[in-house]
Amino acid sequence: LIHRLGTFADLTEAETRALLDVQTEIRRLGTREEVIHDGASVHGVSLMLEGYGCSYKLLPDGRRQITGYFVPGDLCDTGALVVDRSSQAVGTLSPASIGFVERDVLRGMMDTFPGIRNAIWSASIIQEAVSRQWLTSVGQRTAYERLAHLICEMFIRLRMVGLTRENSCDFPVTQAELADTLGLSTVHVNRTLQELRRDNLISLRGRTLAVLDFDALQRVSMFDPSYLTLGRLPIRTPDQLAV
Amino acid sequence: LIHRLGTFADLTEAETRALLDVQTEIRRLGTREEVIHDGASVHGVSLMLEGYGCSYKLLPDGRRQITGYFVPGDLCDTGALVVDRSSQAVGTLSPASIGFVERDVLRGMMDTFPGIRNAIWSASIIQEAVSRQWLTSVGQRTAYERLAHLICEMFIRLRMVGLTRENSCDFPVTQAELADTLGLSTVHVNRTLQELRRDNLISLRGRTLAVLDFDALQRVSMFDPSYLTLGRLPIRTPDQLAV
DNA sequence: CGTGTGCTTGAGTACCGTCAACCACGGTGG
DNA sequence: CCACCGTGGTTGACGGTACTCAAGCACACG
Repeated sequence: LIHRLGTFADLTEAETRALLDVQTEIRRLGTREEVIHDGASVHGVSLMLEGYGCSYKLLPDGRRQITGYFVPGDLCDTGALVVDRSSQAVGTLSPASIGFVERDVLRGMMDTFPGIRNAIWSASIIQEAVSRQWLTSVGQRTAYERLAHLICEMFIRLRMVGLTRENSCDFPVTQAELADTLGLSTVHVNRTLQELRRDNLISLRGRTLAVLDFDALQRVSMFDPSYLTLGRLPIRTPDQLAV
Repeated sequence: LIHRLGTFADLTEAETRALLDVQTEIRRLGTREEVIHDGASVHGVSLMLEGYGCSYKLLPDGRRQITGYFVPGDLCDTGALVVDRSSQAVGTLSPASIGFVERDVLRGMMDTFPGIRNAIWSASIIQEAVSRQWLTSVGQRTAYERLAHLICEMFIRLRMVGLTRENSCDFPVTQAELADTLGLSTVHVNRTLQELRRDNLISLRGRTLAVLDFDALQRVSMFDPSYLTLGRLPIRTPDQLAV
C-alpha cells in the first residue's frame, strides 16, 4: 500500500523493501483536522496513506486559499526536507491516516537509494506542476472550466493510484472547500456544478463523483494530463477507461 | 555579480570560486523573447544574470498566465535538474542576459559542495512559496490587494539583490503583463494602478516604480515578507529603508 | 511624419459575490 | 420515537467587481 510512492520512478526491490521498513508513527485523523500549522516547525515529511488532505494558506482576515490536494501516496510538504519551518498549513478533507518520516531518515534513504531520491524529486516536481495549473485555472479559466479542470485532474490522479472504479471515485470535498480551492463563492460553485450536471458531464451526490463524459470535460477545460506524468505514460493504470 | 545565488545559504570561499569557474554560455536577449518553449526538452538550468524574465503557461485559445517573475540571481526552471522536459515557458520582460549551466555540471557541484546544494534547494523552495502566494492572491485578494501585494514582493526581492535605490526600482513590466500575472484585464489593471497612485501608495511612470508608502501597501495587501527569506532575516540588505 | 506600442478613458454588460432564506439529511438525546 | 440541531446543499434577489468593446492619446522610433 505504501510504496505507491514508486509510481513515478522504477524502484529496485531493495529500495521498496527499505521503504517498507522505515515506516514510523502513523496518525489516524478525522475530517477537517489540522495536521500541520502554517509556520510550524517541522522535522520531517508526512505521507498520505489513506483518505484525502489539502494544504492551504490563511489570510489574517479569515479568507482561505487551498493550495493543493493530497491523495493516498502523496507527500505533504516536501520542503520540510530542506527547511525546518512549514510555509503552509496542512489539513484533512476526510478521515485519513498519515505517516511521518524524520527528515534525516528520509535524506539518508535518498542518499543511499537513487531510485528513492528520483521518486521523491519527481513527486515534488509534479506537485509544482499541479500548482502552476491551479494558478492558471484561477487566473484564466471561467468557473465552469475551473471545475471541469479540477475534476479531470483529480480523477486522473486517483486513477493513477487505483482509487477509481470504472468512471466513479470517492470525492468527499464539500462545496465550500471547492470554493476555497477555485477562488469562487460556495453559491457559485453550487450553480456551476449544476451546469456540469445539466450538461451530463458529471454526477456528484454525497461523496461519490462519477465522470460521465471525460472527453467533454477535458475539451471544455483544456485539460492536458501530461503534467501529471512528467511526459511518461502512466505506468500503472490498474483499470480501464481510455484517457 | 553571479554569486548572488548565495543570498540564502552561507557559501565557503571554495564554493563561490567553483561557482565563478563554471560559468558557461551567456545569452543576451531583447525584450519579450522566448527563452524556453513550454514542453521543450531541456538539459540544464538557466540563471538570470541581468534584466527581468518570467515563466508562463499558454492555453490553446491564447490566454496566458504568468506563473513567476525572475530577477537577477534567480534560477529559471530548477525542475530541469531532475526532468528533461520543461513544464512551462520562460521569456524575458526586458533586455536580459541569461547564463546556462548543464544539468550534469550543476548536479556534480551540488554533490561536492553542500553549500551550493542548500542554496539551490532553498532558492527553489522560495520560488514554490512565491507561487503559493500568487495563487492565494489570484484566488482570494481583490485587484487592489493583488497589485499591492505584488509590488511589495517585487520590491523586497529586488532589494535583496541590491537593485533598489531608496524607495524606487526598475520595473519594466507592462500593464498587459501585469494583467496576465494577476488574472485581470489590462483595463482593470490600469484603473487599479490609478487608485494606488491616487492613494499615494506608489508612483509608476515609464519603467520606474517608486514605493511611496510601503507600510500601507503591506497593510492593505496583507503582505508578510517571511516567505521570501525562509524565516531567516535577509542577510544582505545593501541599502536602507526599514521593512 | 507615419507607425507601433503602451497607456488611458467611457459605456455597456456579464460574471460572480453577498445576503438571506430554505431544504434535506444524519445524528443526538430526551 | 420524534423533536432538535448541525452540516451541507440549494435557491432567489440584488449589487458590485471586473470584462469587453471601442476609441483616443502620448511617446519612441525609423
